[in-house]
Amino acid sequence: MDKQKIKPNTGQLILEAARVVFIKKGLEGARMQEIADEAGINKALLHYYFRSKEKLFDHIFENALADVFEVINESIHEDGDVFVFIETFVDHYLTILKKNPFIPNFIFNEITHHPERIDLLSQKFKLNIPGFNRMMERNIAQKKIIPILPEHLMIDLLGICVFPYVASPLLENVFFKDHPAGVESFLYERKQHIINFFKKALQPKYLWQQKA
Amino acid sequence: MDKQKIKPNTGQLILEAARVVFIKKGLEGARMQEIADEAGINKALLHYYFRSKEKLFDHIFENALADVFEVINESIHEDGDVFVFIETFVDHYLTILKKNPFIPNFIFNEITHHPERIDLLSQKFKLNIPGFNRMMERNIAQKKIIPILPEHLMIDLLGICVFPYVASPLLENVFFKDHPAGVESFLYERKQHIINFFKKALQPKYLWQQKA
DNA sequence: AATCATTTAAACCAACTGGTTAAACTATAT
DNA sequence: ATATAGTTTAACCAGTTGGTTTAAATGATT
Repeated sequence: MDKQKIKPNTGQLILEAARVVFIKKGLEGARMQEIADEAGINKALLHYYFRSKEKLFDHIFENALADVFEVINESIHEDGDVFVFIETFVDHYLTILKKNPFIPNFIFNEITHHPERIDLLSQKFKLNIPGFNRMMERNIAQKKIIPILPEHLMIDLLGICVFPYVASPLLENVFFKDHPAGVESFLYERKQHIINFFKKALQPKYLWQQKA
Repeated sequence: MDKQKIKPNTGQLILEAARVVFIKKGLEGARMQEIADEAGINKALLHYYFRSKEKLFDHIFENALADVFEVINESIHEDGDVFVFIETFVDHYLTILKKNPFIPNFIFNEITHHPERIDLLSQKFKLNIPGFNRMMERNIAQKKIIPILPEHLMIDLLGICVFPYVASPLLENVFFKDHPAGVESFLYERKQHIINFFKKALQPKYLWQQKA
């Protein structure tokens, strides 16, 4: 029943603590003692569960990357509609970002600091780029959207969704210094803004040529 | 004449070396010995010029932030046209990003790792947000573009320009793994894509209602 | 020649870090 | 009851790091 509350899985407890600390401070900035404190245990037990800092870090990092990749892949349907893709992508991606605002920064940072990992990781986790490309080709051929390189659209989407979170400490101070409450409503509105923005930018010309 | 080549300004030499190392490894990851090596001097001399790692880091970081802010502010003209703003902003910003691809990641990372600095920094460096807002209001009132929150546009622009560089190690492996040359042509095309993309997204409706 | 700032070399230091060890305690299950 | 896995405490270790020190060399200035 409530055994989990009385005696929580220590391994899981450590992973969650490590997640918090690694994401806040990065690999070099994090301290094993701090992770132990965050987990409410001591250093010896920490090493009893995870032999080294690197092993622990790998767990956290790979999980973080897998989560992001999963959300992206889930919204790709080879035979689907572009606008449906955009809506589900933005919806799901902003949802996971709201829950884990610092994950992208964490990933980008560790990957630029330790690019050696990339090759190994890109074997383990794969984005369904071929499927995405085929969806784009078909939708463009069907004149549902104007011609555009699939890479551009994907990167536009990622950039526009992710940026407010990657730069959030700066944004809050630069844009919403005088009205700190504004940042919440801003992020709330943002989903609809992004969807509208992309719809209008991708809208084929014949649509409004026909209408008039 | 050529005294500078024979005896370069050591302080400047150190700052450039520190820039390289700090941007590559971050504050915690960088080693004073590595900076000394990069500058071709020894550690004692390094501390002779800059008393501590923190002082040295502050120099680098504040300069990096100032450069970015300067580019943004230069493209803001309170009484200018939105589309001119977009074009000059994208042009200038992509140019400085091409020269210093890792600066944004560096800034975002250090600011999330050490948020205490922000207050001090935001006093020193200010974006001309009021001017930008007024430009937006006027252009919207003149129906040059559809209504849009200025914050959204600014963040859209920043995100779309910056993302390919912040995520570059990942992008190269995910999108351009099979054709590594593609990343260059992609970044080359990208400027025009971004400008077209924003023009179309912001285009007021009456423009194409009139045309037909 | 003599003063002064710059630069090197090498040893040194205190603090911190990841990681280990050993002894003892606790709870649970057999 | 006894074995077992989980957990604590606290001391310990070796390596690294930022930073200092001292003495000697190298210039440039005057």
